[in-house]
Amino acid sequence: MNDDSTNAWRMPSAPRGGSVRLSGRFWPTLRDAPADAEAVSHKLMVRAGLIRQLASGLYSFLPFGLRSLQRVTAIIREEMDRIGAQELQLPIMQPAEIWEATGRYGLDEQFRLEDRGGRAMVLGMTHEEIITWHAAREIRSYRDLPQSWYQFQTKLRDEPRPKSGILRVREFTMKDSYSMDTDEAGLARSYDAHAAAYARIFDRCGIVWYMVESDVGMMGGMGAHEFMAPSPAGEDTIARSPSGAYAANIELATSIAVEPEFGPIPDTPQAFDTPGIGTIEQLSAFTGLAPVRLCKSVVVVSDDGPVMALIRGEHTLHEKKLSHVIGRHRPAQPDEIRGWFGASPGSLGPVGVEGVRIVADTTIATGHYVTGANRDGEHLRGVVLGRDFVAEVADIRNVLPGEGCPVSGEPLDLEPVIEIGNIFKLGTKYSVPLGATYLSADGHEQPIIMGSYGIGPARVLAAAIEQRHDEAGIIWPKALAPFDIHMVLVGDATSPQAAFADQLFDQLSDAGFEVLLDDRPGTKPGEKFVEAELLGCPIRVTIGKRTLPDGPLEVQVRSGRERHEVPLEGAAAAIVELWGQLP
RNA sequence: CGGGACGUGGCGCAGCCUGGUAGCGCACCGGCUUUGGGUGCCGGGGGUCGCCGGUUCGAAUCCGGCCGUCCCGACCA
Repeated sequence: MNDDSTNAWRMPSAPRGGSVRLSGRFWPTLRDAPADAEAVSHKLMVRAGLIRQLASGLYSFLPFGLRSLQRVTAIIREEMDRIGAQELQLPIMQPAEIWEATGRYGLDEQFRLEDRGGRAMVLGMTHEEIITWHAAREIRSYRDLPQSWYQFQTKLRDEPRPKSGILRVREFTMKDSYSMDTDEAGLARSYDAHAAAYARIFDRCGIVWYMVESDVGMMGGMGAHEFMAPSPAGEDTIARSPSGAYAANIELATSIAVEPEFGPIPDTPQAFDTPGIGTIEQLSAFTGLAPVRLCKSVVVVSDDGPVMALIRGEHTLHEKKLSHVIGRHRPAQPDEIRGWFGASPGSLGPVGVEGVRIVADTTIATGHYVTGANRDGEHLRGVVLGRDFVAEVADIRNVLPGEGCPVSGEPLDLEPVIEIGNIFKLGTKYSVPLGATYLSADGHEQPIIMGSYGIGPARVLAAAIEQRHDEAGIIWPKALAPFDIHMVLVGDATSPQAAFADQLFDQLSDAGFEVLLDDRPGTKPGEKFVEAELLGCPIRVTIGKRTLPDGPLEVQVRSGRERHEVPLEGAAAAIVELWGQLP
């Protein structure tokens, strides 16, 4: 991104918290992280006095943490406004009947309650229903479109398992926006505008991110992308080619799998004894064939009965991909399997199976494989799809690292990531059931074509910390730090250096910086330094007895902890310049 | 929902196995000391040992139930 707001420092247009003298302020830091904190961002945010936990998945933002959160939201707001979206605010508590209209009432994650009159209410986990309800009442004509509306609002989700501090919580603020267009071309424009805004937002936040293809689920297949920040703490995985030609959530990633040397195809499957062989590893060792030459038969139970899924030996079954083919399903129990196939799970195969749906991975469609014979201790070699059995063919395998990129052929990398944003082409999923229609130019009533777009500001902070920290603490990107400059005063309030620090504090503040001046009396210098590094503001300035009367002034850049010495004369200007040079 | 672990002062932990009336470090308060990398010394305050019940003369400790929190997996519009 060449946006000058990324690198050059300038007075932000959004209001910010201003400079602060630390003495008397509320900033509780911790020497040790709580024992139940696991993720780096969780530990550091608690230790650095940014957040505190109230209960599982419920966190309070403390003053300094709130400052960073407000910096993220200010950036998001600027970029949403820039693409012409309008901010509004929708209720958190909502009548259940609106959710009944879209079939989303009663989801496991939904918090439900009743008002005193016994009316069923929900706490909003997202706001598609509500925005569409309003659109249905206010949008009448194609002349009213397109629209993009957004808000920052609390979402409540009864997560089965909150975790990793602020990364997976039950209550959080989301920036959610919704686009309304007359047709798919308009949706594509709104979608692209959001994608571009998101790129600017995450660039300005100074984090590493990818835009990846994501699963549309049952949304109608109109397209969706996720914005992912690479981090070991991430809960999602993406497959990505090194050049960036292709990037997709593992849930829908495809690959060019290895093509093995099959050798001559036998005329007919040949049975052979495999006593005690029940796993791919054992079968590979026993036959001397690599796992790519073997076929795994995995049995699941769908709503319509048992299904046999076939994948190659080196792969694992991707249950989400399979569910796109057969719908909801669960793993079969061993005794169920013996009842249907007459053999144990380790000896199953597709040949001779009748009355059971068979889904084969695309890799199985070529070549011939070793499969189970549906008799314990016996396998078949030379099994060919189409000749020896019939099956539906679909991509149902997990992508493996190193497999070919479907676009460029490069070896794919698999990377854990934190989802920080997503964009969805909803189409008419909500506008039809809620009756959100407009009258077209030729007088026909048409459903509004919608998109929805989310960002989790707190996740952006956590991702930044996951990506940028060292053993001493956080290394904030310039745009997200609670303060730009952290001044450490060594000396008491009556010392000459205190007077000098006051003067510099005012100069830097007047120059547009947000400055934290650590003027706490009776706090040891070492403690101030340690806490400054824990908090991680981009620049630290130390004023002590060494500073006066002739300088130099010590300025430390948090990233890399390199020290600069600047003359007292024109110190503020020198710091402004140093700031401009920081990435 | 399945598996695992933990719950003792604000934070980190010991004590539990082998029951006898609670301890350490940090933090906090007072004093002296120190003043450029969590200073040193002295003296203090603070804990129904998650909750309920049981066993026992006596329970932080043993037994049962419940609650809470974290981790792995499942789930995730």
